[in-house]
Amino acid sequence: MNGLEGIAPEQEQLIQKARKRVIESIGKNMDLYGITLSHGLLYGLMFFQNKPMTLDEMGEAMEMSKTSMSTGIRSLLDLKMVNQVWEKGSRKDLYEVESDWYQTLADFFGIKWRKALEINLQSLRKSLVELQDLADRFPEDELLQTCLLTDIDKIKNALAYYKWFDKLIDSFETGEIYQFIPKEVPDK
Amino acid sequence: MNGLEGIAPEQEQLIQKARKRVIESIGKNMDLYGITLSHGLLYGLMFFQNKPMTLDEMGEAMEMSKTSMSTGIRSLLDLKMVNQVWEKGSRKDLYEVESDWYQTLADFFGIKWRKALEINLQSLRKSLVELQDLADRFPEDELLQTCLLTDIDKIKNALAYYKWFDKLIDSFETGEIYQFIPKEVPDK
DNA sequence: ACGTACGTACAGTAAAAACTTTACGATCTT
DNA sequence: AAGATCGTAAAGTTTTTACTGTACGTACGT
Repeated sequence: MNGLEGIAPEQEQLIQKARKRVIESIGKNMDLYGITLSHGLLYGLMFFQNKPMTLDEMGEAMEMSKTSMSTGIRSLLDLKMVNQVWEKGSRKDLYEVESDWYQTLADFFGIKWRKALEINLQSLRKSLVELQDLADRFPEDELLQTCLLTDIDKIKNALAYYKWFDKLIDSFETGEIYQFIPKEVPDK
Repeated sequence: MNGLEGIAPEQEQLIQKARKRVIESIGKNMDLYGITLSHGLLYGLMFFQNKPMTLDEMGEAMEMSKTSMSTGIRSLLDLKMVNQVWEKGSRKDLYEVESDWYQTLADFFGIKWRKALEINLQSLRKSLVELQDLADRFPEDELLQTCLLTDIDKIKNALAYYKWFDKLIDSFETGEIYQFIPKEVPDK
């Protein structure tokens, strides 16, 4: 079940070859999203599938265990790169790739980068308060003040950067970024 | 040598604690850049250092082998997150963090994401040509045409997305993005 | 209610990555 | 030129990650 049923074997092979090139290319580069190669290939496989897939179908196509498919799908779901869909009459879970890649990118930043950003912000703020506190307690200690100032300065710079970064991610989520760089229209 | 020489031990400890919190937070989240935890911690360490560091100093501070520092620095150099600096009279290599985080982010996209983008583009274009070629050779085969069209459509959509993404990265490298989202000014 | 099918938790294993030790070539000092 | 110092390549070890097979809880069909 690859959506090519009924095609002459010779032609099907050509299509498969063309697909495989894209699948492997995309799959390999998905490490940028923190996705392993095999899960990236799974994504690539599903990308060319025109129907939602079940875990069993994936396992057969990937020649891997169903368990692996389960974990792979889960990490793809976490990033909203695939969606679960429902079809009446099917007991099995069905999944398909999110076809809107702009949305996928926005989700990725919203999920992963925003979380990292918030964790870092929290640490930076807490440490900033502590250092400022220490500075306030020994206003006459020149050496201490100098040392503290450089640390505080770095933290403030980092905070400013993260504030900017936060706004950038916002623009992805709201879609304002597309006013700055409009979505491209596909050929023909 | 942590830039805190001469500070009262009690106060130094407080500063170290504040630094450590930030270092660990940043270090952990550097996996988004494809940097391992220990190399991320190395980056964090260097972030608070006010002087360029040698591999030996890093090894001592991190309690790790010099070889590890060497490889860590290399991956940070690849992403331009640290810079090599020269001081006359020193035989040892010296490194310091790139303090401009906006630049660091732009470099990251320019180096990693752009490369992935180009690889994918190449695969997509090649497969597109092959599929269009196949379509041209059997214009009367309805079933084949339908199948090919869906694949070709997907590829064209992907190409459009990557075209947009390319422009986005451009805007980081040229700095135009800051016209859309201005850099933030640090407090005080 | 019982049997069956499904997804996943869990434990074990195989593969990969991270880290250290050792060794070596290059460069500088004397 | 000999000796010392530096960075890293290479090999070996340890730790982590990826994957599989089994087992279990849940839900559905009869």
